[in-house]
Amino acid sequence: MILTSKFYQQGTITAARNLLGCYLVHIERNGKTIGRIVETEAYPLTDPASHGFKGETLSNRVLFGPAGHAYIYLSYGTNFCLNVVTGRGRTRGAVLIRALEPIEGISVMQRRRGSRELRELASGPGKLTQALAINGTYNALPLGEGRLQVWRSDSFSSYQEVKRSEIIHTTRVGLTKAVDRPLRFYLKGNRYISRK
DNA sequence: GTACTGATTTTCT
DNA sequence: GAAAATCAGTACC
Repeated sequence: MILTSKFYQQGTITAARNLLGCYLVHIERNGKTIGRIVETEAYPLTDPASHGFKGETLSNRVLFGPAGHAYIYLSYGTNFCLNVVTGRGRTRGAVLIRALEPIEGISVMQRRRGSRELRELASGPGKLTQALAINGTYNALPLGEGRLQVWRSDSFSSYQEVKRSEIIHTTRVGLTKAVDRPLRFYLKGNRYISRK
């Protein structure tokens, strides 16, 4: 089943955990590219590292809109990063999708990434947007029945329920603020995470 | 295999 | 003018 706004309205940190094992699907002209989410990070609005921490501006306004929409920003002038707006009230924030295990459309991803190595296709927030061809024009797009979807489903042969004991939580990657908060989540032992 | 560095551009000060 | 939720390339072990 496709995740709906009900799912995204749960607290940001819980949503970051529960997105692990779900499938990110990009519907494209000639098919689909699909990856299984294996790494996420939570950015509650109340966190100094959140882009919305200092309040609403033109560039971050999606973070203050409905849960379940995509928030996309350009990192270091070179890489698009995909977030999902989550939570409500005091739990509002966004979840950064940091890494995918390639599932479908692998040859397309290989061409876009200029690599045949499966581990090089989507093992990082900038890599996965390149592999799935997601860019700034997707900012504010509602996830759901449209071009971008997230599934939690046994219709995928690789699907398995993620147990709490199989999730590692650590500090987030690459930050200069709030570096000590353990808000990064990834699947234990997975080959496709961005780093150990 | 790990460690370090430059690229690149948007955003806010 | 500086900072930034990254990546690819290079150097070295």
